[in-house]
Amino acid sequence: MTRLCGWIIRKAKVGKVLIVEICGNNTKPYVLALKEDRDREIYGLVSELDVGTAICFEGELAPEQKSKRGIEYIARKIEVYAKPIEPLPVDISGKVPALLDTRIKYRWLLARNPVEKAIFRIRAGVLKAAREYLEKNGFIEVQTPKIVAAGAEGGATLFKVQYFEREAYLSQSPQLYKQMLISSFERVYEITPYFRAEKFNTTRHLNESWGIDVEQGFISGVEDVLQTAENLVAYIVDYIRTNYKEDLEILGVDLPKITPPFKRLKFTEAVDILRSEGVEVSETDDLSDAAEKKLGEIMAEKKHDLYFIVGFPWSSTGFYYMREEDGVYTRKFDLDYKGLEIASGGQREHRYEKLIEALRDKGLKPEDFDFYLEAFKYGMPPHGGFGMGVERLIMRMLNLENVREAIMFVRDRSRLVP
RNA sequence: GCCGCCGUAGUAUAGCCCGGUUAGUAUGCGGGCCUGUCGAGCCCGUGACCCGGGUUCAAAUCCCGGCGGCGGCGCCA
Repeated sequence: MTRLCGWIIRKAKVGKVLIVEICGNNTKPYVLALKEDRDREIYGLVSELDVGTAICFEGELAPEQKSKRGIEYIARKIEVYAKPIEPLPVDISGKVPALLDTRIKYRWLLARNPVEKAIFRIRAGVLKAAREYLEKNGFIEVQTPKIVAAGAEGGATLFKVQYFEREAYLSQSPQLYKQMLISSFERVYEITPYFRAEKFNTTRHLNESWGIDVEQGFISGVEDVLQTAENLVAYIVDYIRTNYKEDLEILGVDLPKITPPFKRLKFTEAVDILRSEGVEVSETDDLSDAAEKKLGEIMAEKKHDLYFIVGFPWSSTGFYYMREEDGVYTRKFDLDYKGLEIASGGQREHRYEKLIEALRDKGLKPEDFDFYLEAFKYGMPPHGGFGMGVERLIMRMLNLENVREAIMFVRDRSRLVP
């Protein structure tokens, strides 16, 4: 006898049989096939219940498994916990499509549907796999502040918050903090939200998103970081492939195995490739989204779903990336998955004097970064790392059309509730 | 910040261009039928034109404003 709980997601009466599907945390629903003469009491009770009712039942696996959608049980006892006050505002069974806006509004409810739930089960699996891989490889999980004094990384626009009598910001990236920790930990990682105040309105941006942020010290070059990034992604994909087969099946996703090493494409090569395809690209700026997308198509033809773009020009990066001797290129890289940037990182400048120089070259005031620079005075080893966008990774793994589908509660240009 | 598209029952849509019947369909919901359905099926019922103003004999339809949504560019991960 097991006790199983969930919500009625579907009820069908066919002839003398009442078929009820109940879905809890599981992928496949529990199915009860009730007959009036056989299960009189339970049949009477359940036939009065609406879709949406929260119930538990005690029972055992049915000897006959006729359902194509779920696992059949013989129920001995039913406990009713809550009935819906009104019919559900969205179709949980997946029969009637809802617009993205409606789906986002009722995501927490829609997740009763195994298809919708699969995305979030897999999301949990992605983070679990990431932790597992990183722990196995000697990374220690850390937490850095989300309320910060300055943006530091430049670029992205920040959300202001009132911090008592001072002005503060929501952290756009743990970048500088995790680097500081390389003065006392060999390897760290953090699973963290990123807050970005840009007013974007695209299928691939969120104002609150999550990242897997990694930083490792004592590296011999950027190659060490590239390997961590590609092995991490490969581990995650493999983990999902083996542990979430049913969820992938329900989503209709064919997630191919990924084998490192990924192609390393030099930034200059990417520029050449794009130009030979007639795409206008600058040699000194980061690639535009359109160029990245086009490059993704070109790489897909060569069977590269995932590839690094390495050696970005100094003119396009943050001050903290290590510059090559030529002073023009850096050890910054992007990791692209089917034409979408899912991670970005590189080797950092760990030499104090060079960092001061870099700040000045970028037109920044070294004194504004005192708290950060301090960390580079007392034996900072060569190090590097990256930040990987969780929603973007999931979006690409599951072929979701909009990044908003990869997160339960969306924070974007117009959404602050739920 | 710029540009484009869209707002019709709980949900998803047709009708809008070219103003004029009872605003159609699917699904949901209520009811009936049905040999365990797999987005079951059949029958009956229920329920909607985002808000404000304007044009007109007449506005879901045309015009203006507002609010809301979707997407692209810029910027950004």
